[in-house]
Amino acid sequence: MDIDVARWIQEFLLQQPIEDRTMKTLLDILPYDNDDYRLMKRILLRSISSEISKGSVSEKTLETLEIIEEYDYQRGIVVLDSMREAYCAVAVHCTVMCLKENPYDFRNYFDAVIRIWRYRISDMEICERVGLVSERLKDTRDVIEEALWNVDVRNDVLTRDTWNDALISLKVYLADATEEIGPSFLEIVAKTEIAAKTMNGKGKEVHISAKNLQADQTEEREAFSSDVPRENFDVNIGDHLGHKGRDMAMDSCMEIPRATNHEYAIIATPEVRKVQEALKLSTLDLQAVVKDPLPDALHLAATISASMAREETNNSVENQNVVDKGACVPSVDEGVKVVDTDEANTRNPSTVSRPSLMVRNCTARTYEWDNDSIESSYEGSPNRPHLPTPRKRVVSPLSKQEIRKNSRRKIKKWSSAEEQTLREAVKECGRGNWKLILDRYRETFEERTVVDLKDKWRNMTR
DNA sequence: CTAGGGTTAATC
DNA sequence: GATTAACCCTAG
Repeated sequence: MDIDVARWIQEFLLQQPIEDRTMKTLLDILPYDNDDYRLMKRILLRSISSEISKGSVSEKTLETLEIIEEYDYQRGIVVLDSMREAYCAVAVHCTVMCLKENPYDFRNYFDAVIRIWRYRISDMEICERVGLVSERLKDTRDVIEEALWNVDVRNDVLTRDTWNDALISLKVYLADATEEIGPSFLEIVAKTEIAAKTMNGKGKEVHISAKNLQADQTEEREAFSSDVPRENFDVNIGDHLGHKGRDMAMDSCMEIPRATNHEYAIIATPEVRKVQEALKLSTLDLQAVVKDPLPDALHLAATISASMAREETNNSVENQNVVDKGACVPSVDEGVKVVDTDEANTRNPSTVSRPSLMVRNCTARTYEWDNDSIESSYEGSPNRPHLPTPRKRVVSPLSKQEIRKNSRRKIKKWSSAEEQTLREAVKECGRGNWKLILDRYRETFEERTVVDLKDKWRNMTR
């Protein structure tokens, strides 16, 4: 399949409310451009989104933000204020969490201060990677460190709802970042089609202004042809995508916010016609080789969504049971009182519209993402991204498999708090229910896997 | 997802 | 080098 067509599909999928494992499968079957920073950023943003939908704010989130900042730096994108705020809030939470877990034993807190504020953040300053280092972050560092020896400051820190602060900041950043990165190529195509149908009645050739694409979709345009003059860019996009691609983009467009005011125009050039042909062929190749999984995935999502809406309307009390069974994890959005609506729960299932691309689907079983990240999930196949290391701090470009071949996770000793929690958890949940234990005590077993829990128990009972 | 064997790295 | 804890791999 043509790498650009694959990328369009991947970008589109990343904005769909698709269950994470399904998402991984869908993305895995598509080829990948190793140098596609925009797509990588979309994956990382989705990773954060998935994390916060599970209520998880960890040092992994911190690292993801750093990676995004690296890529933004590479692309000359200025760090957003909301990103600095989010980074600061997450750093605070990751540190204070250790204090809250054990307010009378500062060892974990001290370790976290050293690890996060001395090594991670101070190292960024030393390396002159100051994109995320704000004055507020420096001031906060003083407070966090003062809490080590000043009881009043410590008590003040302990009263803060750092988890909620971090979640809200992350949500604000995600909204900003999503706006910055702009809609996917297929969304633009779909909007164009709709605009054309609205204006001309029958969807004749659409005129797209290169100005708009220059602003938001530079890389998409480059995908067509780097030889094409940027101001003379003419594509009959509908033809390139074929009916399936066009319909797909059309569907996605239904729920896309109409906020953007793009102007479109099309001008024909021989180069573009050549590319048109190439795209047609690659689309036909795709259709011949694989059954498009998207319609099924979307249909399934809609079915589950309708089913959930029915259930919740009929019996709101049962909702919690459903959550426990993992059929639908409640959105953290509600927990942090950020804009959300239960409209979907009350509407008639027969008229359920497709969920917004930007709103997390309650049917997405995000809790199943092991190792807590879409990022890690997406790394599993050999054709996953191999992005170059941008600056001093290494952002591993290797897939998980490759990482395992070459290295191991850094050994992290089990803290006494972790051991104690594990003992109590085994008493409570029973030996062998490692997944349940991990889910229940995710805060304590921050960077542990179910296998780690199992191995630790084995060691403790030897 | 879990269990169990294997490997690696830290410590003595 | 032996021991051990932490981590990895894989069959079922």
